[in-house]
Amino acid sequence: MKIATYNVNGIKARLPRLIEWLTETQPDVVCLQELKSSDETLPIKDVEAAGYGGVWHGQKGFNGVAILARGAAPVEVQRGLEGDPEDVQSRYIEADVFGIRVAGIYLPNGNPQPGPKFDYKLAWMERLRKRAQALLAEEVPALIAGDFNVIPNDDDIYKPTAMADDALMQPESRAAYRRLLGDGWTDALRRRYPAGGVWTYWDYQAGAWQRDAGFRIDHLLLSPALADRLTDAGVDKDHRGREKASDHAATWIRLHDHRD
DNA sequence: ATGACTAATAGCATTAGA
Repeated sequence: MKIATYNVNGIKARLPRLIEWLTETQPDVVCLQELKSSDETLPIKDVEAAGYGGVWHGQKGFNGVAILARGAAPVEVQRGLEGDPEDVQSRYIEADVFGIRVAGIYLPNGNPQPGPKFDYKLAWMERLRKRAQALLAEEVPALIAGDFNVIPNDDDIYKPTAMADDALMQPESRAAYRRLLGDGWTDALRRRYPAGGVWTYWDYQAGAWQRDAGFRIDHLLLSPALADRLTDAGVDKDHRGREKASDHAATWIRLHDHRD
């Protein structure tokens, strides 16, 4: 079974590329981020026509997450994180599909830092950690996948000094990410490529793609039961180089499963 | 240095992204 996370940077602008990627790579489960579309204008029928059921949590203009499943309908468990009743941003959705609890996240960017956006990011990470701890306590096979907006280590970026002052690699952001892992989650790409050097994002600006000036911020975290089933992981770089691509590439894992 | 790119919204520029 193949499970992927893909920040599409606007699902309406990306629709041909998204359908193309779904058709070519046939992932079984997909977490999407940055839909940038209200629920009313989401192209759900186009995705269904490509063979995918889904649960959707849109928002006009910004944010927005979804979980898709090939030939199946994910069963929604929760949307949004507890801990801040004022928070209306569409950044979290959780569903059961193929016997796995899937949490799709779009973690706040947090720039500029310091400031209220960075405070929101760190608070959001603690809210996520509480939910993640509850998932582990349930002992269901679980996965948290999405755009974490955290560069975990210096070898997860082409040049650490380039982003030294950015919210994505502040010590507080990294510490919060490490606390998640410390609770018992496995960073699948890190396990597959322990030496780092794997990128999932390349800025549109300054020829970052052509220079391979990227970094890794899209992650799939596995509960212990799923970590035992991990057989491979990677990044669909090819699609990042195509016309009208997202600035992120889809990032995926394979799990040992009857769907293999 | 707050730019370079891109998407969305409501335009004839701004916000947000990372």
